[in-house]
Amino acid sequence: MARTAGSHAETTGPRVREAAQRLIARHGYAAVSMRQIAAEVGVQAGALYLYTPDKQTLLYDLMRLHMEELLATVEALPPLDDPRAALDRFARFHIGHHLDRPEAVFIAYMELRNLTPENFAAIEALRRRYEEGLAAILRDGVARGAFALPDLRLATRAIIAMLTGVTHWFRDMGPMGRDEVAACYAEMVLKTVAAP
Amino acid sequence: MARTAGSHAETTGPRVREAAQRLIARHGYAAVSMRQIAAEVGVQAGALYLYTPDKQTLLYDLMRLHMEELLATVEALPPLDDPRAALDRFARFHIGHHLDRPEAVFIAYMELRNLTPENFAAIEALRRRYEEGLAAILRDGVARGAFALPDLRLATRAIIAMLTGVTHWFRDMGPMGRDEVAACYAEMVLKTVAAP
DNA sequence: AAGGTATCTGAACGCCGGTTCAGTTCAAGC
DNA sequence: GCTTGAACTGAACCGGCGTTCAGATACCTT
Repeated sequence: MARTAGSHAETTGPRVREAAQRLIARHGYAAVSMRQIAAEVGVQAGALYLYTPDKQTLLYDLMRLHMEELLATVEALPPLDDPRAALDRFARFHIGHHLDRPEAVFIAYMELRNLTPENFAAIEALRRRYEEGLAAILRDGVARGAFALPDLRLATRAIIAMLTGVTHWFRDMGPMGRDEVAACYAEMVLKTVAAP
Repeated sequence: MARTAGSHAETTGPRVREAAQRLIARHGYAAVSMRQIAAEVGVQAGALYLYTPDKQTLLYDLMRLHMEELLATVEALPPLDDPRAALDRFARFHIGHHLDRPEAVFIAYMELRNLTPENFAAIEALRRRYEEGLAAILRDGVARGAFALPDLRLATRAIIAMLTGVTHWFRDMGPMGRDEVAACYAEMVLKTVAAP
């Protein structure tokens, strides 16, 4: 056998990435084989190499696309003058965006160590750029007296860790809805950095 | 060749666990082979099976021992009446304890999905018991008017996520010392749940 | 000194890993 | 309808995987 009926690169390519994302999020990069990904797509393992040069690049592309989408979305938001409003929106955006993409988020936070040093550096740079967006909000808030915090860098990381933590336990069908959860987190974040 | 000079179960056993902890923390459970662990100990792969029935149990034991030590330590702390003092101490304890054991902490948070369902349930139960310790502090603080928070369970998880996040970036030799970092976090945590 | 046991080696087992490639089939353009 | 190239198969390559076990050696007891 060879080429199968109804096969197209435009559909198979994305399906490879989707299958890889689903499997890697569930079992981890090292525990997932190219043959498993291929089986999920309904294809032999060799065919995957029409869509990725190797397994490592497949992982890297998943993480890069996720980070690029995250940055593009957050940087497209219209600026807000009030620091409190900006922080509130950031918290709600972060939670909403992450809850919409649990698999990509999981991979982005768990598979960093499986990247080659060069790929790691590239992802890390994107991550820092996102972090800097929050840091700018906090810095502005401190300068204008709305916020008070012991250390800017530390507060930035603490808030992101707190917000991202929601993806570890949130499940639809739970007692709280997404917006309700986001509102609670936004309230706590604002208190965390509020000026006395 | 066979038994090597100076070999003792009391020294090799712990060395196996230490090597496994170091390697798994660095590369991940699925990416580390029994032969790599054996090489780190200075032994052939077969010898590991004198100290663990299989690779899965080796991982499980690492996580169980870590959680048991964490629980034993936190539950041995003398009670504090003031909710604010209790929360402050919890935050500092959590950060200090976790910064002392970066490898065990990393494994405990990253390798949950590589546990068998039974082992996962056991670890999850220990984790919930730890979480409940913090929840009790918050609940008491709310009842006595010291704290105000939108949702107890959510606040508990948010605080633990925030505090544990420190292990992802903290490095000795950085600009801040451990106690300084712990103090900053404690201050932020207290503000997060403070009554208005 | 001798015997017994604890400790480890080294080789083997069967299986699965990522990756390559010659060959086969489908689909689209002329 | 024919040709051409894109899409895929199936088998192979070489290496590593977790695990087992018979045999060899070191240590401890007496």
